[in-house]
Amino acid sequence: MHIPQLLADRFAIAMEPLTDDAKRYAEMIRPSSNPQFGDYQCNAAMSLGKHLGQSPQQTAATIVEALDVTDLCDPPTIAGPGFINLRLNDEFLRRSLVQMLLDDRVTVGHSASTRRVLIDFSSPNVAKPMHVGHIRSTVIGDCLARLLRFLGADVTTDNHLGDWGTQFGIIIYGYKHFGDPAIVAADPVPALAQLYRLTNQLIEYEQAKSRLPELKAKEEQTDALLQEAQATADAAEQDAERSNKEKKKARKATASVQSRLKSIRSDIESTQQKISAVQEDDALASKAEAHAGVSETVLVETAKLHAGDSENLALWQGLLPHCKDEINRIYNRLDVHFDHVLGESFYHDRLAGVVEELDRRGLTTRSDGAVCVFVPGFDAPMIIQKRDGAYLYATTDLATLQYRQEVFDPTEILYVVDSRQGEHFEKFFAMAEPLGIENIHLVHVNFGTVLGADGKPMKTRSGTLIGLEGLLDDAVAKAFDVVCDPDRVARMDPPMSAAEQSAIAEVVGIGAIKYADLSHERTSDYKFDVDKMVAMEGNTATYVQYSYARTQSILRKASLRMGSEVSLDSLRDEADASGYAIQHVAERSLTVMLLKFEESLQIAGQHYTPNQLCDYLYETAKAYSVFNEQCRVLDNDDPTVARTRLTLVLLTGTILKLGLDLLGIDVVERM
RNA sequence: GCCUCCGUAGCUCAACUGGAUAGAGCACUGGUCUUCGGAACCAGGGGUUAGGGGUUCGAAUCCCUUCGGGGGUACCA
Repeated sequence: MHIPQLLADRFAIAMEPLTDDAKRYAEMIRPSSNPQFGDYQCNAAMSLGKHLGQSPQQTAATIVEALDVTDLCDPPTIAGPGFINLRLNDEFLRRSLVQMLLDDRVTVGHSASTRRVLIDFSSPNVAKPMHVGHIRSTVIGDCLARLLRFLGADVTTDNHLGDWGTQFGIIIYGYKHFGDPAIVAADPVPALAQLYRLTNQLIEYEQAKSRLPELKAKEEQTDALLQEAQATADAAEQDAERSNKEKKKARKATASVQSRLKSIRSDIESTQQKISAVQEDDALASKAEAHAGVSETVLVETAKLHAGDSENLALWQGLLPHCKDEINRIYNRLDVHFDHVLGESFYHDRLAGVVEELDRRGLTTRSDGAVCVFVPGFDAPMIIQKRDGAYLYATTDLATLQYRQEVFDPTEILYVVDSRQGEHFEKFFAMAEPLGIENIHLVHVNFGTVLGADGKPMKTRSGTLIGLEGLLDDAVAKAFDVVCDPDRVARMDPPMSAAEQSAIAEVVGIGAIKYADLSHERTSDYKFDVDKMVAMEGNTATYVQYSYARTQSILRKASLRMGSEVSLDSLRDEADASGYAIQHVAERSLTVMLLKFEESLQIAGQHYTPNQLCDYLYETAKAYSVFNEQCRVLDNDDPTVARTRLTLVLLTGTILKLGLDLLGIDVVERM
């Protein structure tokens, strides 16, 4: 049931005599901006009238004259500059309610489309512990997969794991020098994470030490520049000869140097932190001394792995499964699964071929010893092979694209990746066609950064990123406090076992984190606030889950009284529009919300915007709350009222559950 | 320097991609009800959509400009 589409079809017919573009104009149907105007509005008359050279009101009148929507709406009205307002009629609402009741998909269409969508998402580096930054790609990608699949697309998901890069050189180095095979064998995952952290800290220490003098010199230099700029600006300010424009320019130059100095200083600070973190710890300091040159050696270990060195390859093969176990544990907890997990290593032996092919097509340029592709419109080239012969991210991406075309033959590929890689994708997409890859719609589904409460990227005090697993545990613990509050639990009938409580906390905690991510506009940054996420009020998963639980509670009671299971089936038996009546305003609002389900799915699917689905579910839950407050469901003498209200409860429950499921969020029957 | 994104209520965020009087949630003030699950529901105050100019029937949204902030920018991914 896609009401704007139903209406658009009618409008297209009505506008046919006026324009060749009737179909396009007919798409201009939107939900009403204000309930007082009705349920939907058509905005076509304004621009069409303009195009026809007549007044929009007159055009609107002509359209309404020719429009046949008697089976859907009350007679349309014209308002303001030419809005056509539409209000769904009772008969239509009743009929639609019954239709939803009788349909497994609550009347959401399933287009037998030829869309074959490949979604590339999550893609963490396996050797490093996962952190907050990985949430967005994972959760958004998973949601899009569920959503597009439900709408009828043939979806393939692929986790392009970072399993072949420098991080593995780090792990190998760590294992060779600090690893205790017995400890690693006994409990590999934390042991490897520990080895990674230790080795990485030594590398950062070494790099920080070598960078510090350079930075300090730069600071001095910039400071001198600042004095100079300041003097110039002051002089300009005093000089009556100078124009305002010149003065402004001088001021601006000063400000620019100032901000540069500021960023150099913060760089110095974080560099010094890395140094002192090692120097203040005797054990670490002595390790750092013993392992001088670790940064270089790690690259050598990585290069050896890539060259097929038997020792490193064996280590890689032995350690990789443990790294995968680690991330799989988190994926299981998040209920995120992939059709394919083809990591970077999978494409390793194809990279040389990519460079050769680009060479053959005459697209490459050698610059400073590196193999580059200069993409029109960009200053910096796409480097596909380093001076030392190593391949890069871009090379792997191209090889992956070729492979995907051969094997999956998708009509579109979605890359669910951080906005900061926007430029990379622009270049990468621009190279597809010269490489002979056409007819695949390539989309960078970009997203913003997750920030801490201070508005900066989330870090712990020591400067490392916060681990994802700890975050999940934290959310679950907070969810437990909120949902399993002793006073609350005491009212439960039947009582809630400890096991049930912790199961609820897990569902609510995980749901809260996912929903917080999905409910924010995708491309903007958002602040991470666990307390707000698990709150039972506001636009949160908890509120929606709670609303669902309330529907189930009423249905349980209803089935007890009726002595039979209240299900779609029992209501279906007597489903007939004449047995329904939508009288109360709260019943009507809820019904209209339920009918908008498909609309919200289509919008979210079309723009890859899960937040629009979240908004819908929240609005629906709110409409249900009002209904629940004002309309008694049980103990109605009038069978028509009873049937209508029970159906509304049932459908609300179905839609909230289904909607959350498409977001990848679970529900519980009571909470 | 160049490119790019952003600036909306005290705070956190929306605004269906140009539509009517810019909406929610926190917080604040007041109210409802002997709870079909009260951590509920209702009402109220709070806005020059950073500033200025332009485009048009109509702008938070598009263009120009000023101010402020983030990100990217040749061998990391």
